[in-house]
Amino acid sequence: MPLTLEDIARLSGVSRSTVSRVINADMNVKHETRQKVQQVINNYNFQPNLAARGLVTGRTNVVGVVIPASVSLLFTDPYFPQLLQGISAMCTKHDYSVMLWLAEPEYEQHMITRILHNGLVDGVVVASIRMDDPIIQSLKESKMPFILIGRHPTENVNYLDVDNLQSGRKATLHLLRLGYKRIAAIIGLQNHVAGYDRYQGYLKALQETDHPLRPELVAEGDFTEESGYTAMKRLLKYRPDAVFAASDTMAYGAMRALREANLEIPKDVAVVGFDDIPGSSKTVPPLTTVRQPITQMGSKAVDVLINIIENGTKSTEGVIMDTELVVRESCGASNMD
Amino acid sequence: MPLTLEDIARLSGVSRSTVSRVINADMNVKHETRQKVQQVINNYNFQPNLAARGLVTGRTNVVGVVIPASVSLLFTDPYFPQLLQGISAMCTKHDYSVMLWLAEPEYEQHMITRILHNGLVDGVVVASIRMDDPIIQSLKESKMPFILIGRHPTENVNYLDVDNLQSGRKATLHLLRLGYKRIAAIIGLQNHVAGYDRYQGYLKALQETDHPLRPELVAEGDFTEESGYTAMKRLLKYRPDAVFAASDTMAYGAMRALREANLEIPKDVAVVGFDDIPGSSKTVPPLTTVRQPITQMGSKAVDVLINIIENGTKSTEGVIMDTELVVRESCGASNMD
DNA sequence: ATACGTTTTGAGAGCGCTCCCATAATATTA
DNA sequence: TAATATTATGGGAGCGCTCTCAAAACGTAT
Repeated sequence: MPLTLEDIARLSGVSRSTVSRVINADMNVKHETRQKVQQVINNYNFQPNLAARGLVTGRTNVVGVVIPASVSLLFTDPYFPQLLQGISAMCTKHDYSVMLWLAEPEYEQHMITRILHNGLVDGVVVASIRMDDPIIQSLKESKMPFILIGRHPTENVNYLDVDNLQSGRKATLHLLRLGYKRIAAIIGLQNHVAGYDRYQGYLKALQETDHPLRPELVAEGDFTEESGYTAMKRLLKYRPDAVFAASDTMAYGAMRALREANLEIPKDVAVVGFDDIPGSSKTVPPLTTVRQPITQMGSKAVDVLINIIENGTKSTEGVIMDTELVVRESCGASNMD
Repeated sequence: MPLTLEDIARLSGVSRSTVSRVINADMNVKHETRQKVQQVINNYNFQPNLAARGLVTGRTNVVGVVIPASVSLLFTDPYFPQLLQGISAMCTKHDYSVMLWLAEPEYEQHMITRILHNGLVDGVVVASIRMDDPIIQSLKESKMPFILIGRHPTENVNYLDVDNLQSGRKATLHLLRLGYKRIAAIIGLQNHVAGYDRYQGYLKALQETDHPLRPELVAEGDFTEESGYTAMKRLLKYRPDAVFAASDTMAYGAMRALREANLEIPKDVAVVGFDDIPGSSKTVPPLTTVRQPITQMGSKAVDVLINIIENGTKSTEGVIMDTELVVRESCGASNMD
């Protein structure tokens, strides 16, 4: 039903090859011919069949985005939508399309195999994986270009991340400088690099300032609001005067627990989060947090990936993006540098 | 680099055709032969090239998902991620992949043309569009199977929706029965069908119970938290004793405004929302709201779409899914039917 | 007018698969 | 055993495109 190159060729009185040249902006076409052909293409709203093109070029102009299922629970976290927005925008800009896979754990391996071998995508962006995720190995073994969002401890892997350790340290130091003494931490999953690194940053800050680590002031969550709430409840009996949460969503949960315990933020307990998702400027009180350039990370990842795909660029290895401590009211300091 | 049918054929001592039969589960293959071939396929992790297959079959096993840009601001609303999750799950189940387009307004028309003509997808799910969105027309003119999430006033369009009018009515009646007299409404964008219908439901409830419509108690938002906040501020001076918000996100904004005005929920002002997004059971107080089966809607939409694609099923027209009034504390009634 | 370079165009092959049809192998019946 | 029906397999064409290579058209200098 749809038109083919051959149809357009007939309609404009040239050969299939010439039409192909026009479509692919080949310069060896007489200006006049090009115009004539382009006219017909426009008239008929012609679009070349990408499957056919892909078959011969071996390229599809499609980027795969894999969000492992372990995380898709977290889909309630605005982090992923924002990331997706950045990814999508940059793809559109480069004339690529986005193929999305929310990998359910049971199907994950099977899905990966398919993605890698069925020629549907030119490259893959993998978001926020566990350290031990088998997908990395599969990806490395295949020749598929890929980039991870979130650093990975393996060698020879392209990734893009923020410096979670420094950022966690920065947030904790901020609380320390404000004079808080019993700073609790609601840490993220420790098999996630981000969760791990942020915790390390917390530890480093304590150590640098000669504060002892009090294990009872550390509770692990899984990045959900609920887990932040539960963690805070647990921490409460050890009377922290501040808490650093490894994600804004968990910070929200912590604030809820504090409110329920009739503790005032920041007077009784100060709170600092991580991410700066859209809601965080509107919590009561507004949340002090570490801002990650989430959307930009999505865009940048695609940028790097497409560069690898098109120019065969090797090992960008790690790209680290800057974070910023956004000081609002929940930490009890209306201004700091 | 990747293997082809021909390779597998050689490796297992049969012809290309037979391998194809094995892969496509054609029953005319001797059991023994099938096993032999399957073995080789498994060994080499072979996946047939989908572009090549698509070229000949005319089908890609890919479903497009279009989320118009006007809405992608709303991507901070968990509605879309949830929807996407439902869509993705059902696609995986049917062995389809998902191609995601977050349509930026400038590119929208251009993007649509491409989607429709370049043979990348077999069908399209369009989420939450404006009534006057030109995409509908383009879609109807093409032969591409598609389904809208959210009813559309046009004829001959497949869609899937909840009964927003009845649901809005139900929510408003609930407040009415609890004895509230000055029920305000924070309504959604009126060029969105959902926003429009929910408002009509509110109006109907008032009318049925012989309550006058007080125009000053109605304020329009755009489904964002911020707009709910602003709307509530505006409404406050007319002293409502309850408010029906056309989305939970706007209800959150309204609650924030109420809190700032030192009004107690539900004692001073009761609040009812719409959507029942994950956070709504954890607001303070927990939000009474109309639950939409968001994830299921995504799944169902894909189900219907694939049915159209594969069986050429005509006009399902509208599929309406049930909503449920979830009574929590923000309306001042801990129990109602 | 002839020869040469340069730009512009067309024809053919082939990407990896499915599908149709013909042939080969096997089973069934006379 | 021959004839027929049935099942299993192979070969060829072709999906719509790109890419290489050869031919045509044009320009310019001899």
